[in-house]
This record gives sequence, C-alpha cells and structure tokens, in this order.
Amino acid sequence: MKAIVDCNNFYCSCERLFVPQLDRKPIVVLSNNDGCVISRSDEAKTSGVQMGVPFFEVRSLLQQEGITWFSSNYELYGDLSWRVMETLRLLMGEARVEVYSVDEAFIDLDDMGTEALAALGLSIRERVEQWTGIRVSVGVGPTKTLAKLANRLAKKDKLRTRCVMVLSDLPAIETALRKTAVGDLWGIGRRYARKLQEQWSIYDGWQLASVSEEFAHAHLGGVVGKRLVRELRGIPSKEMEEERTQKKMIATTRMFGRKVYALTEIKEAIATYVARAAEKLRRQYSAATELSVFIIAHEEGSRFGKAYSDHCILTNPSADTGVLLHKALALVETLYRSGPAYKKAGVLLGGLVPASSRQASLFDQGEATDDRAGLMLAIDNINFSLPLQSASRHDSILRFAATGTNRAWKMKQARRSARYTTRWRELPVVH
DNA sequence: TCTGGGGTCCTAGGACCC
DNA sequence: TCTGGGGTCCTAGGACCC
Repeated sequence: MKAIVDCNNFYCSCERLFVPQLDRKPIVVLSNNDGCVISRSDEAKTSGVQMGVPFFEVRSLLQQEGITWFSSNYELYGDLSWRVMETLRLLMGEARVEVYSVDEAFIDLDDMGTEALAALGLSIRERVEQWTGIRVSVGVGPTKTLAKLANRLAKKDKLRTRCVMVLSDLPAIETALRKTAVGDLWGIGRRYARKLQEQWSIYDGWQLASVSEEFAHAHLGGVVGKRLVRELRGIPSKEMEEERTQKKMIATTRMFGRKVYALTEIKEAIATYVARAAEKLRRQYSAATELSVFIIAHEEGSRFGKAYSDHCILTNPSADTGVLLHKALALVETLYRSGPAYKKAGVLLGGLVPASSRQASLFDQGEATDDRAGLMLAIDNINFSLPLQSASRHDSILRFAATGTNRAWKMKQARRSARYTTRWRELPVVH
C-alpha cells in the first residue's frame, strides 16, 4: 500500500499561520504578478472564487465577500514545505518518503499490514499539524493513483473522513472510481478527458479502469496510459522513486509588471533571470551546457502572444553568472525587434552536468575557472545571509550591473506577506 | 521483378503534474 | 488595462552507424 500526504490549501494555510485572525476567514493567494488565483481557503471556495481565474475578474467579488488576498511568497511556502516534509521523514523514516511537490509526499507502506492504516493516517495528520501548524489530508491505496484518489475524496468530505481515507478493498475502490469523473483522475488532463468522453463515452473512473491495456496504449500516450489503467485496477505500475535532488532543467521566467518596449529593459530582465537561474544551478552543484532565451511579444487577439526564442550550446559547461550572462545577452540582441510591446521573458538552462566533473574543453584557454567559482560562492554566501533593504527593487545585495538599477519592468507583488521564517528582520513579533 | 536489419542518439513537440 | 511559473516523461521521426 501507498499513502499520499497532501497539505490542505497549502499557500493559504501558510499565510494564515502567521495571521491567526484569518482563521476560518476566506482568503486567496495570487500567482506571480498578481495575475490569477492559485490557492483558496475553503471559505473562499464556498464564496464561489474559482481556481485559476484572473485577479481582475474576481476583484470585486473578493471585496464584496470580504475575502483577503495575498501576493505569493515562495520563500515562506518553501520553508514551511521543508518543515512538513521533515516531519514526515521523522515519523515514517527517510527511506519511505518521496517528496512529490511543494505540498505533497508519497509514503511507502508496502510492508505494513492493512488493518491499522486508517489509524496511521490519522496520527500522521495530527502530528504534522501539531509540529508545523499545517493541516494535511492522507489518502491510502494499493497504488499511487488510487492513493491520490483516496486523498481527493478525503478532502471533499473533511468532516466525515477527518481528512483520512483508505481504499484497501475492491468494493471501496469500485465505489470511489464510479463517483469520480475521468478528468479528476491523476494523469488525465483536459485533453484526454475530452477525448475519452467525446470519442468513447468514457465518463468515470470505473469505466476507464475497464478498458484494455491496448486501448490505453493506443489512445492515452503509450506506456503512460497503460500504466495509468493498471494503477486504477490496483496493479502498482508507478513505483516509489529515489529522491530527486538534481534537476535536469532549470528555468526562470516572468511576466513583466507592465508592457516593455526597450531593448535595454529586456536585457536587464534577462540578466536578472540568468543570475537567478545560475544561483539555482550552483545550489545543486551543477553546470549547464545549454542555454535558451525567449521573449514574448504582445499580439492582438492572442492570449499568449508571440514567442521568439533561441538557444546556444556551451562547449565548456558553466555555472558562472558572468559567462551565462554574456551568452544570454547576445541571444537577446539577435531576437529583439523594436516595435512590439513585450510582456514576458525567460531563461532556461539545460544539459546539466555535475559541476565537479566538468569536461575540460579542447579549446579551453586555461581560464582561471577556480577563481571564478570562488567568486560565485562568495556572492551567493553574501546574498543568502545578509538582510535586504526593504525598499529595494532588488532581491540581492551583490549583483551584476547588467541586471539594472531602475527595473521598472518588475512584476507586481502588491501584497506579499513577510518572510517570517527565513529573514531575521521579518520575524513575527508578539506584542 | 528484386534493393537488409538492426541499432543509437538527438530533437521537437505533446501530454501531464502542482 | 489586467490571465503564473517551473518541472517531468514519452513518442515519433530523422540522421547516422555497422
């Protein structure tokens, strides 16, 4: 058996933790640039705020219903996520826990009896809340996919289930599948849901569990679909995975806070994203061999706009902000056309290799790479430890000049809460 | 008339997830 | 006026190899 532990309305719960007056009050958290709603408290859901709606569309509803909104504060969420995961590791043993996302973890229960699972789930939920203040739901099933389903049903009826549901016997699994629409299953997105309904009249989980593996292979993305159908039948086909600490790709992309026309501003933004991506790269001791840059221009009648992108290969893998900046800015120069309003840009680092085992290039001029690595380490240490001036438009103390000074393109974050748990100056104060 | 049979590597694109 | 950001896996098809 496998369990999944999932934090309830995670971002909202994080915000509420430090403003207890908001307990039981409706709140929402917005995406970057204060664009759309990405987390809602139960009360906000009841008030009819939909997931993913643009902020400007629900603004008046929020005011009318007295719903408090927050800009997103990823530093806070990241730290609280770590606390929840650490609690699970302490309770269950590190080897059993697979962190799946910022607010979810799978737990391997394969060698445990099926009798006490509900009690175990309940004790996990209580302990995590006691130690971190975050409420979680626990779903248990013979496969990861059925555990996810159990979790979903536990959340839907919190009072009755006390946020814990175990699907261990066949009748319970059948009932659960029958009342779940295909689109609500883990692994069935919007596209497949539509296709299943329109072409084959498959509407619920039980129907999908009954199709042949050949059918799933042919119509639901090959082996992916086949695994999904097997999982629904209780045959484990997605096993627990080793903790993935090394990312294979690192991206930093943002919408601008307003329309941007000038090349100089776009270069500042790209430089800022490169610096951020390179930091992430160094934090996992990797170097990149591939760098891509894209900019997106506003286009009349198109929601997403028109993208221009290009990439280059680094013969000498690098995690040096200066080196990556140089390449990225050259790419922007060739991509940029004056005229259109740009609304978004991004940087992607790929082909990641361990920084320690970098292949020396044949054409390497014997650059003083070690000195530069030391410089990067020094910059990171200073930026991660020193407090920021709160009025600054910057997120770092030490930075490359190319990242600009005025930075009028920066995203909107009108209501970001304090980083209570990660910055000395922003510690909550008890009066 | 007839024109092999494997392999591997790479890339672009599609689908999904939170 | 205003619609997020960051990932993963898989497949198909082309280039190339023996």
